[in-house]
Amino acid sequence: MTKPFDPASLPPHFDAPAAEKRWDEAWSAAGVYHWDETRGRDETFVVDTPPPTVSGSLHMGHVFSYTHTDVITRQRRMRGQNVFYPMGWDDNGLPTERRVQNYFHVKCDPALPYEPGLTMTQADDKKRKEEKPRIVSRKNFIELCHQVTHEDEKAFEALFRRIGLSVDWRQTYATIDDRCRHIAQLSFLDLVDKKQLYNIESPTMWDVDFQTAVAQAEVEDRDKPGAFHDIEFAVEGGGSFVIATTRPELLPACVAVCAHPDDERFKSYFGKRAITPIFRAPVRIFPSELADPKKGTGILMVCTFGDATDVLWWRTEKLPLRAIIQRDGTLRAVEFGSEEFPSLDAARANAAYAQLVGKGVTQARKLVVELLKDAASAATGEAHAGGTRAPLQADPKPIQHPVKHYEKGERPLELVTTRQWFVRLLPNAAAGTDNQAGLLAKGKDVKWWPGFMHSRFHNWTEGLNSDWCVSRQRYFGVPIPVWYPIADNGVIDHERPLYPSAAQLPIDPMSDAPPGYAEAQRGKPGGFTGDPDVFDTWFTSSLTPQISSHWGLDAARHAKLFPADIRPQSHEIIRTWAFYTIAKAMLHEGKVPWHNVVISGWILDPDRKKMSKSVGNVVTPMKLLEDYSSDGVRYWAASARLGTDTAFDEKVLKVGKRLVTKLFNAGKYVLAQTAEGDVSPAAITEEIDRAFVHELRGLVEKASAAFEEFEYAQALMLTEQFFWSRLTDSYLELVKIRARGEVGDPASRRSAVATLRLALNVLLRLFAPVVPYITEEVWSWVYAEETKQPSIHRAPWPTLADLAAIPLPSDAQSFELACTLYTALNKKKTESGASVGRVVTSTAIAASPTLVSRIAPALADVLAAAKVKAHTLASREPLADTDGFVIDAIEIAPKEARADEAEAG
RNA sequence: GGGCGGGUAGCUCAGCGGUAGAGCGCUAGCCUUACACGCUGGUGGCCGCAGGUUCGAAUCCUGUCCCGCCUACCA
Repeated sequence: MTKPFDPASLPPHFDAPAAEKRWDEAWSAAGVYHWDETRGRDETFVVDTPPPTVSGSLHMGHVFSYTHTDVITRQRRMRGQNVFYPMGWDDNGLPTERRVQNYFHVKCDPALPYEPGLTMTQADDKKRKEEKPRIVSRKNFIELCHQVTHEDEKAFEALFRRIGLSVDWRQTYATIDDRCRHIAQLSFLDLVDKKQLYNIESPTMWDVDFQTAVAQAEVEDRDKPGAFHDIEFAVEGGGSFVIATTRPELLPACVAVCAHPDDERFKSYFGKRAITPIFRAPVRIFPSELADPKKGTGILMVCTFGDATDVLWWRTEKLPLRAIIQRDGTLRAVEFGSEEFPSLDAARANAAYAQLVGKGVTQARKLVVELLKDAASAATGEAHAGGTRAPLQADPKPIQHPVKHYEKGERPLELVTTRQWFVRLLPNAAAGTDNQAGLLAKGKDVKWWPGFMHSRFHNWTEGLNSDWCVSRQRYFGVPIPVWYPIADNGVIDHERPLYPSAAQLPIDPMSDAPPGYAEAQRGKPGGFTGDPDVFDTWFTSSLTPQISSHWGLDAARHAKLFPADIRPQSHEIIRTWAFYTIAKAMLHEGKVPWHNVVISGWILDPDRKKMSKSVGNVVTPMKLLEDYSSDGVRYWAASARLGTDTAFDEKVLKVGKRLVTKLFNAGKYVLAQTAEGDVSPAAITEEIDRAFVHELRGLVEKASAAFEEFEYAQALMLTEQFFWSRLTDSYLELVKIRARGEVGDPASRRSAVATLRLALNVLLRLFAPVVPYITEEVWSWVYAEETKQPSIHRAPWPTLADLAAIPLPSDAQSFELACTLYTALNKKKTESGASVGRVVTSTAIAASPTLVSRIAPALADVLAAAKVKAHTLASREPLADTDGFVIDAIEIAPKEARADEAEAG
């Protein structure tokens, strides 16, 4: 059945914004993108969508990578797979915390009890300036976070809908919502059960501004100016040496001195004690292979703690602990002459240290350097080299060196001793685990697209140097579900934590009481105290596959959705999001979380810098969506291969917009062609039509194969080339006249119309994953009813079976030959200064004998398209097939007056 | 320092063992009853550099130089 179609009923131009709104509503109403929970796992395609951070705005980088996912997903849906495509919002963590504090002018104190029914409104500048922030409980704070993020989520959803993401909007989550908190806390309990989690008081990388522990994955090196300070120490019993340090302020925390065991300069000192300048603390001098004789002066001071090696030596050499840097980055008060801080001259040491107490690192460094310039600060008062001159040997020598920073922080990280929870990652003989090896293996079980991205994961995993610190001293996050008993003497017993049962989750240990205790016992001897910390946001984010599958809540659903099929993400978070997600899936169930990771590249600005908010070079999507339409923007995104960084280029958006217009016009034209009788594929009888369909077969095969490898960009390029140059520029032009019935018989007219309709039908479906709006629009004119597929996005992806009914052409090149001759005629016309629309009164064509015979079936179409009234076609022996057609002569008719012009004239 | 990716037409990018490609740009012409967001032509590159393998190399190997990213490096 052919549906009647009146092209005059269409607007002259495609109104993209209106269509976008209309189709989004229609798709929602029809549930086109709904996951069918009744279908089995083997028919289902599960996406583990990246939950964007909602306390920010979306930029073209987001549109770019989310479109990649959507294109892949739409093609799978058309292939008949039951697509599960959820959306999450990452509202958990510092960015939201800061935003909410500012928005309402509040501060969180987790020790406060919950105030039911507390409501707040947005604060104004006056309030922020003049009033102190309102202090609220953590539970209230989380409620406020929900309030703000809810608004952000609505804006994000609107944009994601606008760009046509085929998300099942019933499947959404926010990383702080009840279900996510439940699953994150369940993850914790499960890891405790599996002995993969432990808490310990130890030196941990610490951000002194945010006052929280951070994990290895959140640390980045920044090149900062520093300086070597050469400082003379004395050796007990005589002698001295000079150490080099960039951190003289840690001198009071010095616990030992160390040099390479083979270093002749210091060999005789091993086993003796050194005496520090200023504080005159006696410290061990020990040998270690880790000391590099070529670095600095070859001998160094060990402090608790200056760097990771200090921690190592502290452990292996069982050195004393003399911590001086506090959580806020200032130096704490200590008493020299005590057991903890020995000194041969406690009075002098305490007098010096008194100046440092409460100072920050930078200030303390300046003060210590001043003290070191004073001869009176020398390590001993005795008359030997170490006791008669200033300890600082020369002016500090400036250097540039890498300094570890929290990725979101300003000041260098410090190693501060605190109690934290860790997930085991490193091999641990005592625990009998080697998760690092397991992770390396799981990284190979996952397919990485493009494949080289696996090495990012592998390198990172091989370079692990610490277990995963998962506790954070923040407020807006998932609470660590733990309480600690308080002994009768008031001491908190961290060794015997109290855990909730899974049935109680989610809980907040700061407002809920542990099993077997009453709330009144909180903070009392014999009672309990709640752990005030929250999880690293990655602890929750690493569970997105399980959050979607309702792990621990719905076993049947989990079985249908876990592991997922694809994880789309960008490459800079391989070490965090991909890594931790693989870790969690492995530790919980021994599985991979997904079978494929598809990595999008970055959008770079014209200077090839990464587009990011902090750099301030972001392009916001809304204007571009309005100017180029959603399909146009999607075209731009889908033109970039996976894993490839791409410079933002508005030219490509223009091309996308043009394609949309072309599809609209070509669709309108093709569907306006009519013929008497059957115009189904069975009517395709002409040689040239069959040859054209045969080329279409090649396209379907290649585009489908490309999608198998997630090479949507390749599929798009091939489809676009075929559509534009094969269909609209060539085939359409060649058969126009026949389709109008001006040449040939009714059967040949039917054949042309049937071919046009079939080709458009197939091409629309090949384009549908990339440009969902225009393809749906054109599909709706005729095909929706004809095929009983109301939405093209549920229509089957084209296969060779669609074209199987059409016999092969007798010569696969028939169509190509027709194009060759048509082009030759056009070229001759153009060279003669005439437009291709002009009538050719006569022309003389020559070609090889084989070409002359092979062109026969297409000749009528070509001559009609080129408007040739009379021609000769000569076989010419010397010409080869590769010479094509030679136009010996052409005579062009005078320009005709158009009928309407003639009338007007 | 280690690893990965890239260096192809003025620009943005395909191609990755068989005679250099696309779009944009530039240029000469065209209102050709779907489309001027269009059509027909043309212009333009010793495929970073140097070796090697091969009948044949942008395409494989080795070295080298640029660019980017990941990672390491607080004495």
